[in-house]
Amino acid sequence: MRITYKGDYALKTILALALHYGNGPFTIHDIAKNADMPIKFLEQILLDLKRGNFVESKRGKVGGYLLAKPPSQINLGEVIRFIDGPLEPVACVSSDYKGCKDINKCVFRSIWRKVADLTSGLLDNITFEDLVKKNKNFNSSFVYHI
Amino acid sequence: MRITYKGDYALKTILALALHYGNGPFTIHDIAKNADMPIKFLEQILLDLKRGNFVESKRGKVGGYLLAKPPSQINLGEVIRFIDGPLEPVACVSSDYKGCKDINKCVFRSIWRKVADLTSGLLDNITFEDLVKKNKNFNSSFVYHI
DNA sequence: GTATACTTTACTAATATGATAGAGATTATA
DNA sequence: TATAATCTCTATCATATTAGTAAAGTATAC
Repeated sequence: MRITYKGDYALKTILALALHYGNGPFTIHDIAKNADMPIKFLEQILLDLKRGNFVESKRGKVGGYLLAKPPSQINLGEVIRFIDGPLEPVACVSSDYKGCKDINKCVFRSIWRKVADLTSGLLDNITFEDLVKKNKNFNSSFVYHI
Repeated sequence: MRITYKGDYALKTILALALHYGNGPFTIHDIAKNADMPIKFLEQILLDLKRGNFVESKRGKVGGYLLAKPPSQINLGEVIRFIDGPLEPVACVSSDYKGCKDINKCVFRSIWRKVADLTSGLLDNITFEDLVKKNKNFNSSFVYHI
């Protein structure tokens, strides 16, 4: 797994919306200001996140974006997988992989499986509610850059 | 972290040399056959591994490659880092990173740090001696593909 | 009806990835 | 000493990914 800028922006976007949760729509412009993201790039990412059912949008004046579900129902792992792809470090770890002569004899595969499991175990168990709480300890609504 | 073909080939190359350890040089041609790697690509990888002091070479007839140290002295993490770069999923996790306004306020950074620590903890503690033993249980000297 | 805000599609520059090509240097041995 | 086997070095290339930019369109509150 590698976190790209797109993935990073997506996470920060959802965190921004989570911090704003319950207070109506938040515009692309405001989200972009929050973490210094290029607005036209962010537009695309928000459309992706909408297709992934992470966010909803409202058009027109007084429009903007909202989380499609409470922050407690969104975890880091699912967002990263949706935006940046599988958490596994290699393709052969996925259950439906067919590129190998005899996959069960490979001494590396079980290791990549273990790496993937450790990563998933961590990221799938951190919700944006957890991050909101953590962020409030920093006494700031500001989301920072990688 | 993402394992590229180059990284995968490098690991399989070192495993092939580890399985052959103590029996003199092993040619590029034989290494390539072992895991079905493109020979000209492998040449480059071997030169990299030589610069990284993982392998040594002997030129001319009866030449070939050998491990520069015993399999027990080479671990997976150091090879992957050398060939494919840092195990960290994002750049901001490295200790000398300066791209952030206030890195300590970022709720994500500590999470990426934890991902990196879990991965390192696993890969830095598996040596090629471990893999040789494991491979022998498969009753085969063949190294498979990702 | 107009300003505000999301939507869609197309395009682009830079870099990484996974190779391939070919000429050159070294060495054992016949 | 000729030569075959082997490593060494540099260049090139096709494709995909990444990180954007641009421009025209649609919906809605007021």
